[in-house]
Amino acid sequence: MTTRADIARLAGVSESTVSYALSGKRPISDAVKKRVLAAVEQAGYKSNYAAAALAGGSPRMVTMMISNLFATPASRINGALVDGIVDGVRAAGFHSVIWPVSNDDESDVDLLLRSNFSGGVILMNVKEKDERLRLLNRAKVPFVVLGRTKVDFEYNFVDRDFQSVDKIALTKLKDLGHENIGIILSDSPIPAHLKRAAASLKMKLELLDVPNTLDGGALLAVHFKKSHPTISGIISFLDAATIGFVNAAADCGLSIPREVSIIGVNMLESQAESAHQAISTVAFDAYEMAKSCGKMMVEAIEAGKNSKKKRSELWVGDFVDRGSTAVKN
Amino acid sequence: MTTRADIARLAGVSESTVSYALSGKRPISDAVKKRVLAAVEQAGYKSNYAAAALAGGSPRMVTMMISNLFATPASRINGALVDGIVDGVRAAGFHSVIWPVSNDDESDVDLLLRSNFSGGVILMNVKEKDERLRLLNRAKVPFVVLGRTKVDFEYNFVDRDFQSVDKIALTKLKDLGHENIGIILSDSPIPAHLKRAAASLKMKLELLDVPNTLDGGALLAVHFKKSHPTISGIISFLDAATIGFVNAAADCGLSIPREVSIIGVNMLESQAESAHQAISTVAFDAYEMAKSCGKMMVEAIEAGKNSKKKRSELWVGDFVDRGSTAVKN
DNA sequence: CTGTTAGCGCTTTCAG
DNA sequence: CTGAAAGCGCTAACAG
Repeated sequence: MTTRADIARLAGVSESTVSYALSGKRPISDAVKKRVLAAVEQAGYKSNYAAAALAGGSPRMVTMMISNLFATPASRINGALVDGIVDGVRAAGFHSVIWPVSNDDESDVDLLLRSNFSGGVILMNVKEKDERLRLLNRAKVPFVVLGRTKVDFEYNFVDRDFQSVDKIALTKLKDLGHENIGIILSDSPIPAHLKRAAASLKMKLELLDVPNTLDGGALLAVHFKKSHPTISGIISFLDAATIGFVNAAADCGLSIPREVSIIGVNMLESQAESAHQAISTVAFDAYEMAKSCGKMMVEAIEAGKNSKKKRSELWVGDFVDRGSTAVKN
Repeated sequence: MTTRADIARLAGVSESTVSYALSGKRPISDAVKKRVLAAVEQAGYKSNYAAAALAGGSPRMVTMMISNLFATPASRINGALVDGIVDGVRAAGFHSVIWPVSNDDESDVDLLLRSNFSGGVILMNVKEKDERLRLLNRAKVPFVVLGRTKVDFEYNFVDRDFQSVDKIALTKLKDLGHENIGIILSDSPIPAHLKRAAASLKMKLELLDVPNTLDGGALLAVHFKKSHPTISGIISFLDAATIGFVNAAADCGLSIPREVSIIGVNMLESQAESAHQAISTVAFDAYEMAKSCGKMMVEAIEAGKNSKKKRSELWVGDFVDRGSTAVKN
């Protein structure tokens, strides 16, 4: 095991100079720095993470907790999100790992907190009611949620601004002349803010409640023209169902987008793109959002106990037309 | 931050006693242990991972590197494997995390090694030619591969014993009276060891080369009776294609398993089970295998530089008949 | 710009 | 069975 003492000897400088040459936390002459780096290279020196963490106060490491990491074949973890976090966090000289959670019961969080090797945790895919938030908060570990959920205290988060996104979609359809809009959703009512927006735009919304599966969407397509003759625009919150709908449409004598224009508001850009050219989206850059989340995490760690103030960040997307929204005349 | 010094004071014992009471590495009277644990509870004490790692030699932590972690929608990471490793490693008092790798280029490994916060690494989903192995080996970080690949040095690994598995399947079919066997594979020839086994059992093998998709399998079913009239047993190395085949069989006037018995050798038990009752398997317990891999990892870390001897472990499965292999008469 | 030094919190001898 | 004390390798004052 080579330590920074060995490097110091090799380079003929003091130990702290080695540290500073490596961290850049104080000015070092180029000559010395070069000698140090050469010595590091020659000795194959690797910094000891544990020692740095111990001396430095808090470990320079963030942990991602992704719920349902391995649930069912196509787990919904998104590579872009993880990549973004990794990069955002790395930019600050931190590392990031994924904490493997099978069942997201409390013992997983508990173990993480008890082990205490992580400077902060990023919670992803939070559910409506997520006990982990409460635990994290009580343990006073810095944490950021990528997404949001309902709890009775303030916390750091980064999330899409769904309300604005929805409104953009609605407004776009209005501009194109559509007034009767179908809302593809699964097992839930039309969001209040959408209703409000529709009212003020004098548009009519109709709930299209289908299971979020290819078949669910396909089934909707079959009877669509008969059961919803007036609908000419659709805002969809579902990915699979929408793709199923679009795929089946032609066979059902339904022309997209000539007869119906669809805007997806809850799918990733890449998903819509690869899935079907007929789905426009209010796109946003998941990678960039996650990266910003990583940065926020590091800030929260470095702020430490000093500032208690919580931060939050909302991301709005831009409308992306793939030539698949038709004017209603 | 409460430290073990606080606990010592609270419990009225020395610092080392607290450590030993917690680790159990030396006998402590019940009375003292109780006092210590009570103090820990009361103060909400959490051990400092970094300090423990620093003082204890190597960090009690293993890192999983899963290549293609986020490749394409249905990433092939298997929950059972990760769960098994986590549990196997945890049993030894170690923790485990997943190192997020997007593109498995060298920089990912390099970063991991340079950061040096992990006592050992488990490589999963290794590819035919995997540079990471070489890097790990050169860096002298203890590592275990879950799977195998080709390199010019010895290393620790845990893997299925495919040859034995294949032979079990073949022998089973022989016992049932089948002599003409189809081998479902994608884009590759029949393995040599299978050919040899078949020869010694006086069985005939025929390659059924199809893409590993539901459609691929279905297509095979369509012409099956005409193009392969003599085949009465099948050994399949593919999952999706086999399921497609079985699903389509009835419609094609092919009765499974009355006319053809199928044994899957490359699918997880759960997969075959949920997919179709008509597929028998040579089953193996992925979870247990991975757990054993986790244990091996910890052993390797603890062995440290002492013993250089490599270990390896091969797992064989058992034949599982779901009442779906028919005797050929 | 560079060197000295006091810890960070824990594990582990070495002494009872 | 329990205590005292010496580090693990690094960071961050404090002193030039």
